[in-house]
Amino acid sequence: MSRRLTRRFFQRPTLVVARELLGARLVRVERGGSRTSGLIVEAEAYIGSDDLGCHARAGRTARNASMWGPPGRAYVYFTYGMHWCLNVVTEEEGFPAAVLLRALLPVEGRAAMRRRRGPAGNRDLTGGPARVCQALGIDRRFDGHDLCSTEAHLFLETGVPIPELDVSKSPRVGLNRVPEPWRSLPWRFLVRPSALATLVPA
DNA sequence: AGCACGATTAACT
DNA sequence: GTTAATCGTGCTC
Repeated sequence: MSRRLTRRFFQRPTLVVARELLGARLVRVERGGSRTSGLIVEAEAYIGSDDLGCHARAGRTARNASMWGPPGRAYVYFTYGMHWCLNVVTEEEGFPAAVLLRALLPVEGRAAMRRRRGPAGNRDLTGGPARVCQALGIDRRFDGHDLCSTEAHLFLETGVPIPELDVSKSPRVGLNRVPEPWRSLPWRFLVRPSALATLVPA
């Protein structure tokens, strides 16, 4: 059976959390109880004010305040004038760090995902951080949401363990104007495409 | 008050 | 491969 991921899970080094989130299940529960969920297959680490790729680089602001909060909460930000992206806050409270959830393998609620995704729903349901948020209906209301609360409507569960052989690492996406070494650090974690087929649920 | 830009996506050549 | 969409945010004046 699947278990909820606890605050202790997130209160660890961000690179460890990002790696171990691969294969975990992100769940959105609607009023009425219907579930939308998927297995995490891509995630990126953003670590501290010294990381020039991290939103925390310019210090604490209204927008990024959630990253300084307790681990296990959501940091949801708005970008490009139209997209929301979901992070899970990591490490100790007071240290700004988080894991960006970049892609899921849909498990429950595919119809609801397609509905929320609209006309483009048939193309790529949950590949990309903004698509993940659109498919699960995540927006600003979830910024600061405690993902570890028993009453949470958005949370994480154990899913399928991903062996090290099936994990690939690469530089983070979209940091085009970020200086080295930050731009090239291998802080993006992916489940290899060859392993995705074995994760497909019934 | 004004402005340049972004942890992206979809549509197009 | 290129580019428009679209606006909150943080910085400069």
